[in-house]
Amino acid sequence: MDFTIWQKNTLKFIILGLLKHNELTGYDIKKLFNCEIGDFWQAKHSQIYPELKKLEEEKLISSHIEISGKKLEKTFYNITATGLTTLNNWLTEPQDKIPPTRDDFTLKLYFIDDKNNPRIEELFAEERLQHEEKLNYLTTRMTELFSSTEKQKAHYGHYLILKKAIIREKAQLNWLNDELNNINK
Amino acid sequence: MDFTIWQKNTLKFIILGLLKHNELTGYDIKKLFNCEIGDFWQAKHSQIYPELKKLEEEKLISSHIEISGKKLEKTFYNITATGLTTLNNWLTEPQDKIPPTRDDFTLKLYFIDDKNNPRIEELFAEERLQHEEKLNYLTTRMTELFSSTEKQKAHYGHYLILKKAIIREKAQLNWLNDELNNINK
DNA sequence: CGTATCATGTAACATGTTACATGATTCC
DNA sequence: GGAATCATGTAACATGTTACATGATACG
Repeated sequence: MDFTIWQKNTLKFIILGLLKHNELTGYDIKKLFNCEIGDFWQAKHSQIYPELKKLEEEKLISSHIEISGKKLEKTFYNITATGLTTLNNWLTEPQDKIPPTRDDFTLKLYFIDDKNNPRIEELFAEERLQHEEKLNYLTTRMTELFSSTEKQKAHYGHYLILKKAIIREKAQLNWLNDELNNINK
Repeated sequence: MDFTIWQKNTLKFIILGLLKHNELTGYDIKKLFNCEIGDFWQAKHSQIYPELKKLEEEKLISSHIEISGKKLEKTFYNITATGLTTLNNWLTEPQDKIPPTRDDFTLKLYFIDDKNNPRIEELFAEERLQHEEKLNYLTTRMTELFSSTEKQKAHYGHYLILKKAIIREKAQLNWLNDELNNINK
């Protein structure tokens, strides 16, 4: 069964999507990957800045410079009409296949294989800690951003993906706890 | 909050892990990515064959050729003692951070954002179909491979990761169905 | 005999990470 | 004045994909 996928310059569409409502600097975009958007994609500044230049060459975004303080130049980017069309086309394209999870934990579990190897319990404990931290972060963000139904409606997609991530983390934690109990029996 | 991860030549350890119990050809390894191992990692043959050569140079694996039929040469690879040590060291290393999901669906949802955009319902329907297919495949594999508790114990890691994937797919499907109901209200 | 699959490889390209670089601003 | 963070960039490298290539074998 073939679950192969592939991403063709996804970063491009993420940038366009982020610029849909606000003008942003490269640094702003970089920082957004540290928030809950980092749950589904990540990129370093060394990839973002060149991509912004490329998008500007392609006329999908435009830029202007503002001076902050005495001489610090910030480059703000805006989406163009062409950029908006490109973004909307991508949004209506059929989806890619489900990508592989690429997580270390599953991989190691698969290769340890021996039920009595004490490393299994360690792995579970480490994994639980990480998911607890993440769930914690996600629920905090949820409270911060979407305390009212009005706020939920105003950024419905954002609300949905946060909710999705929270449900995923909870299911994951339940499973981890169940298996930890099984191991100790 | 920083959830940054990174994989340093994970394919290397996957190959070592797969060779732990059986000798395999590059083609065998390629095919394994089409099974449930493809749930957590994927690689094309164009990446596998060069990696095998590299691992042999590093003396982590060894190879011998067998003739199949009249002249088809198959190269079988075995893990060496050094390879086994390398694999075991990796298994006891602390885990990487949780990687981003990198799925198209979440990304598009985030950028559509408008609750009334009919594309949201389409996206959910497409996504549901994909997860149904995947769950179907995973449960079939589970029945094929782990019908008895003896079989579960014999390949406990494999059993665990299949179970994990099934639980994940079920949770995901529940959420998708719930949200589809919300949309239709 | 034709088609699917087995089996292996390389080259060009795209994507993503690490490290190297530099300088400004804010806040204590 | 020192540290953290703001702000932007490039170069070298690692990883992963697509396309190009070739030939054998199994099965109908």
